[in-house]
Amino acid sequence: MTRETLTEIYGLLHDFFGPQNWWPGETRLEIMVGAILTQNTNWTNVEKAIVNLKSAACLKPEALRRMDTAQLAQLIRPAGYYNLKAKRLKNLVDWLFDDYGGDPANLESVDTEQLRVELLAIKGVGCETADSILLYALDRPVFVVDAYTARIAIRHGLIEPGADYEQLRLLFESNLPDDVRFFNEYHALLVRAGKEFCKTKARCPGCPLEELPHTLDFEYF
DNA sequence: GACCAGGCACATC
DNA sequence: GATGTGCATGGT
Repeated sequence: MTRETLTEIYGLLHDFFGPQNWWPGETRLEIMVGAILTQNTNWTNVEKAIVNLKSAACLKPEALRRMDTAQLAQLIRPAGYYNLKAKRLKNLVDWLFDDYGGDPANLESVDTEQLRVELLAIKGVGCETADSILLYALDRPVFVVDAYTARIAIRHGLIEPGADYEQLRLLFESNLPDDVRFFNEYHALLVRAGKEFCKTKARCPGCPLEELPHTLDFEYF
């Protein structure tokens, strides 16, 4: 049942919204940087910060490595939490240089589980950021869970309220084909649907998922 | 002017 | 282990 419902949800969202073409970003590094910058922040603000980094020719490992944290913070200011995120970006870049010669290409040969452990050990990289990097920057078949994913899975009876990150990730990974392109599109569609429809209201009129069986009709978050 | 956005670490109980 | 709080800009 779960498997069928997950597949049905994908179909409904894909028919309604069309392909989302995530993740915007020209290089692996840009996607990794974006994953940090978008923490609890609207993507339009992240784009401004990325434009600033590119304009300053600073969206490169060596440049990020050299730059001092205060200077980096000013460039990423539009993304919010800029002092915090500047440190987090430095932590990420330090790891890249300390363990992989500063070249994201060197991550390609590393086992996915090992990479996940290493990413999570970086201060400022939590589950969602680590998995976003694995899926979108490094093409690993990892399902990214975010606040919308949780809301939608709970609202449609796929998991109990209070489920943690790992439970949600396994819900999707164990019931869907192990496919990078599919995971990429599915997560993007969940975020799109969440933004437009999945508010903390009893019903979400217009949402393509509204008429699914098991849809909760009370406020629970 | 309130509220939200593609989280995370840390303090406190 | 659960819950609360700081971090901050820009759009609605």
